Amino acid sequence: MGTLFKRTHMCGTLNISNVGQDVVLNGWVAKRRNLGGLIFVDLRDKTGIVQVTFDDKIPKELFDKADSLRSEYVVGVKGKVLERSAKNENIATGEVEVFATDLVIYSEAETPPIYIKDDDNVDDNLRLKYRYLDLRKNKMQKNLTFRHQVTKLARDYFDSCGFTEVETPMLIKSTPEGARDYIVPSRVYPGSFYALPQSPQLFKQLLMVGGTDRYMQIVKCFRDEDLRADRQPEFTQIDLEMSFVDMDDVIEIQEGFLKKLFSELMGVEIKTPLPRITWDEAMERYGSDKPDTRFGFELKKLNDTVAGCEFKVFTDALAGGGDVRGICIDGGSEKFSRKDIDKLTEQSKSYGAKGLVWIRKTEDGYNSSVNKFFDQKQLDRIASVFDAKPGDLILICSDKPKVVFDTLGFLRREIARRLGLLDDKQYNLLWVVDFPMFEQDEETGELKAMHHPFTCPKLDQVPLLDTDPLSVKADAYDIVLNGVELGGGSIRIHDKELQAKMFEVLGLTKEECDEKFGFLIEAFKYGAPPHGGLAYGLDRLVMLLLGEQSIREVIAFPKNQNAQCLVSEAPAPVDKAQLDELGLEVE
RNA sequence: GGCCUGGUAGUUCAGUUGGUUAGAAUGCCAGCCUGUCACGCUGGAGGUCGACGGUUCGAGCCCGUUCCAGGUCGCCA
Repeated sequence: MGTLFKRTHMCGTLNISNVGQDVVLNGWVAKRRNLGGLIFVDLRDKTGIVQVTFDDKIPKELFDKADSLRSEYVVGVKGKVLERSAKNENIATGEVEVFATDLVIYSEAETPPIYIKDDDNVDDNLRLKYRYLDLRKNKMQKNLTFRHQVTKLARDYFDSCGFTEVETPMLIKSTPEGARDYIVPSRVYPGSFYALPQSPQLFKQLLMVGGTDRYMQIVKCFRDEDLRADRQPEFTQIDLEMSFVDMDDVIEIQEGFLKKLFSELMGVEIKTPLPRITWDEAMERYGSDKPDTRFGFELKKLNDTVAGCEFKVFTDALAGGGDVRGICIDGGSEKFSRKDIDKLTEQSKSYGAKGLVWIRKTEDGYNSSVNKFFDQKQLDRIASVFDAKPGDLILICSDKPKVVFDTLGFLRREIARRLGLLDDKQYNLLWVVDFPMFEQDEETGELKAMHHPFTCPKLDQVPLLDTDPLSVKADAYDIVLNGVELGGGSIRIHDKELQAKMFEVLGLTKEECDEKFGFLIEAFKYGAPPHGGLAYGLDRLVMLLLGEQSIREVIAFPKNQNAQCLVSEAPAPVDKAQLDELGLEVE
């Protein structure tokens, strides 16, 4: 006890050039292979694994100690690097081994409940409960290191562009628009609460009013909503805001960042300027505001083509203000059986679709689910919209526009996935611009801001705020990578009159505005620069670049699907005394 | 809250039409083994089949309820 072998090298870095050197290593026992008079120990640290060898020429006491080693013991080893007689091409250090001359056991370890292997397939809950073991995996350490490289590059790049990293508060006022807040009780003001920020939005705008000019922050944000593979209740943004800029300025700076990021960390040269597509076009062509452009199957509108047809499902949809749209899968007839289509139809129902119409173009005509309602000529017209060839499969959905877009947007992606068209080595970045300012709440019919209420509408469309607000587009933009929203932002309103107008259109009373955002409106009275910005979802960005399927793979201590931290067992009850002090009670 | 998938050894899984003592691999323990690297060989320990209830002579398997997990829709300005 108490002995510490001062480390000279990291395990994974040893190679043929170290041969002959005396080295000292510290790490975990990844594997022990005892051949009787010869013991091999794979020693692991964050850099990788190296083989340590003990033979019976060393003192018996030392050999016995080596024999007592078990998985995950923490040890120090002194020894000499030798070239191996039998090399292992599968590991980076496979040309060498360390012939041990001394060994210290820092910690023994119980048999771990999960394997420390990159390709294990263990239950997520176990991984999260024993996250400190999970993190020992080479892959997890690589992921954390890569994430560090991304944040370092971001800080360096934005620093070089004149940005200042500023910390904004974590205990702020609750503004329950949008996502649900995590709230924190105040001891000093019993019955009052802080909220944890969903984003530093208002504070970064205040920084612009405060003359910071260019702000960035790598910052935790909190949203008390249900989780997904790419959604955690606490997540990290690369948050940015700039003064005296328009949309092109913001985009240019970001493209510089993305170019550098892909070049230096992925070895991929991306062409800038990146493609831009309007929100309207994205919906029309891809049925999504975050289109994956790695494959085709673009949507086509069939409203005119099928107008006046005898198929009631279509005519009812059109009469109700809905759309009829479809996609065409090249050679899809062969690849998708009737059963496959039924399955796709079933999956489509969760997007609100009541059904799908399918049409197979054959050499001599059509085979379809609507043969009764359409004659050859009508089917020809539909097929010609898609330039369909024999062997192609057309899928059509009719409903409210949102349902049609959601369904077909899902189908394109799902079909591409099944056909293996999602090339994870291809990085299709694009900007989606000109988002609608508002959307209508399905249930209440009320307007709500699609982005947030500080987003600047297209200035030439401001008069429409009174007459046709749903048609108003905003100076808002998202950066999309392979069908995933990496980040989004907007030019903000800096004019207090326009901001007041925006709140009015959203149906907020003056009192509500003052209550919720009074400090921002107040600030705008004292000279606000034109400003705008953007925020990236860091977790998603890192996940995509690493090719991971879940952001949990790039977060050291993520929550499970029920928002629990399985390591610390949060959330948990607190003492009555703590509650009393806060003036709170729990039944 | 809805839908889908799953829950059997420490771990990953198999388990036929409901039928004797629930299996495999791996891990673990012991012994043997000097060039292994998924070391090998021999032996051994290890199970509330998520829980509760029901049907049955008999339930891992069928039925009901429920809990848990993952995915997804809603939700996420």
